[in-house]
Amino acid sequence: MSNATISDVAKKVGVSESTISRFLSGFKVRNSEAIKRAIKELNYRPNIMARNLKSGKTGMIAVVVPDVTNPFFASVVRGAELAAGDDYMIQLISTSDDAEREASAIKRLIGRVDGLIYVPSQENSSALSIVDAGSLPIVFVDRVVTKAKGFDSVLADNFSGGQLAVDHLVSHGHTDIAHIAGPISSTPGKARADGYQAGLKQHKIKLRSELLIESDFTVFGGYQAMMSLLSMKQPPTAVFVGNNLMTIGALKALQESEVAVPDQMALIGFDDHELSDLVNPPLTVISRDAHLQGALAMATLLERIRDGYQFPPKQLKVEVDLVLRNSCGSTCRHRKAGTKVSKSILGSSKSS
Amino acid sequence: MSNATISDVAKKVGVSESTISRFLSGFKVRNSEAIKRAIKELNYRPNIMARNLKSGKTGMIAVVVPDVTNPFFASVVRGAELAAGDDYMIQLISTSDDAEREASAIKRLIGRVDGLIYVPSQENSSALSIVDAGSLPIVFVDRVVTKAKGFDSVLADNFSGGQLAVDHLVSHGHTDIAHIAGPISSTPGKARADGYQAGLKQHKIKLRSELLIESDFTVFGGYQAMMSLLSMKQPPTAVFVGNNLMTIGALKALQESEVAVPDQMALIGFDDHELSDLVNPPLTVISRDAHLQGALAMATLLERIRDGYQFPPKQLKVEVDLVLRNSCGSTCRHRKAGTKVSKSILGSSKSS
DNA sequence: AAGTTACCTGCAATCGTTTTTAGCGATAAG
DNA sequence: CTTATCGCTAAAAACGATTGCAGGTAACTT
Repeated sequence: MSNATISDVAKKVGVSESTISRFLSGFKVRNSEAIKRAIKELNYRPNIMARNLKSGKTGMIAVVVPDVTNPFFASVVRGAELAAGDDYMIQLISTSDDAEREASAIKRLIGRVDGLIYVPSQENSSALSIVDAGSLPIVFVDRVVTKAKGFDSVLADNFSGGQLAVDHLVSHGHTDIAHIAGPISSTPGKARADGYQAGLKQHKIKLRSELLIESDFTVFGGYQAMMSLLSMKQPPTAVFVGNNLMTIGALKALQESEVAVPDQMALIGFDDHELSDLVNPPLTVISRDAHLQGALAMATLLERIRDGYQFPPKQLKVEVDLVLRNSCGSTCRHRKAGTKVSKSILGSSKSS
Repeated sequence: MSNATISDVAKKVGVSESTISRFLSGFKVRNSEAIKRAIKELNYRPNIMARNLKSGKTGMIAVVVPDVTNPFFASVVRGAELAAGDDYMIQLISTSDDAEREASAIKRLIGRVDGLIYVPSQENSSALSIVDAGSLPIVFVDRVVTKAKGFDSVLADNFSGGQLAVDHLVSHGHTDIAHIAGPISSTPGKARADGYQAGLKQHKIKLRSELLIESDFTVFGGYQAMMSLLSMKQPPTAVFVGNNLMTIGALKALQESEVAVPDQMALIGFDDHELSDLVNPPLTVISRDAHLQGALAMATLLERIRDGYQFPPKQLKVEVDLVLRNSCGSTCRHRKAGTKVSKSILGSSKSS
């Protein structure tokens, strides 16, 4: 049996459809008891699609990430979901870093969602031109499409992260410090590399350009980069790796080459993980609150949906932490950096 | 400016709306060139909500998991997404293991999606009664709601997993083997514990009941359980831990207590992870293909949506692997177990 | 009792499509 | 010359809700 409609309910009670509709929207009506009963008996549920058509809203927010399997992105999604509360539901898209797939996905999203939280896989994504018309409120997370001015974004303080990493390594006496960077064309890849260079300069260490390797944010990329560092005539004594996946790759390379960490090579990664203090050796990393980034993105998106573009675009940055463990040698001081942002938006988020 | 409608296009070309509609659905039409032009000029996009209302379909599949932040669930989601292809988009819900939240979420899903892939947080979930009416095709993954007969499900061969784990530990000479289990009320919790007991029996080892600890699939639960094992008068020499999160907790407990793995305590976990061979020591685990589970779920769901319930419910099981590393001592033989299932459903899934 | 107010109701239009029906002109067949 | 067929088209009826408008009833006011 197909579902009951509002008209069935109306007929059963003996009133007009509009009365039922008003009852449902909380207005006061005369036969509310009878209506309640009829609704229950017929197991009536308002047809959401009809409602959406009439209202022009979908109650959906799309979250587009390269890969939900990457713990960082998973946390962003989770944070966004929590911040959405009961007002919006999440439509998830993993683009697999495939630009074409990404563009077509975004195209299909228009009209299907009320807003978009977007971690573009490439900063020169053509996907955006489709949406550029302004039909869809968008908040960028972690990376921004360079062409796209006038959108909100929530980034991490990647620059400070890079500085902090170098700073920490220097404090352990290192001067030959390498950086396995993400694509310099990407927002975080560039910012972290810039921070790295600024950190070196701050300590009056001259950059050996062969120690700044541009990689691709993947496990294999990190592996390759570390391998090439190890094969140098004058290899570095410390490495700052630009994201979580490349750090895994780098560690695999080190392990395979039987290079002891931190004794023969100090290592500092980017982005923390529940397992980071269980790996061998426990990993010192620059970390940031991914949940928070997701939640902030959702919050500004909802604001944007509510108020439109009467306010200028926001550029939020979340702070970055140095979490000390053993992959750089014995521990020393603890520092924070970056703009402070309230975390009150998140509910309790049983991480597990 | 609001969006152009089909009627605007019709007016511009000088034909009726139905002609445009037919053109869009691929029928042969006289002025197709003019229509194409008009569509482009007006930047017309069919209104999806209107289409959905008319067709009674949404093009959405909901995937409900306890927490997308858990790598296993993230992979399930990813697998499902890949298997959906371009036909359906994914609506994601993380329930935070909160039964109430879960019930209300599922309620809100009805009418919003064409089908549901469901990893219930509790097997006695009341959420299901809402949907039991049969309004929504559902495929269970990893866990099944006990009351719910007649639904499709995709599980792992957890029983064999438990057996395999014990088998492996025994082959290393262990006889005092503990199991940190998930909730026995849960499908995988029970099946793995059963497999564990069967494994013991098979090797004629009598079960010391205090070595079978029921925990809750969380990091902290695993931590507590391991702590209590360590504090026994006659502690086990080996432990089989029932899921990924509890394994992390158990490892933390061992590390904190300075118990050497595998020398003082052998350990085997459930579910693999990219970092598993980088932790100290590299972790021997029972693993399964989470992507595959998700993909199979999506495939059977789509089938169900297409063909209805004319075919009896499927109960799929994916095989389980023993992946050998060092947390049980030096390596030995490698075995597989479980029903073989084709993996061809998945596209290439650049795991990263 | 008449006028005012307040409150609730039904009617009908609307949201933007798809789909059914009937029709139209041209060609082919009888 | 009539009729059937073909290929397309316009008009209108859905799909299931929301909402502006006008009207009707009851309750107050004076």
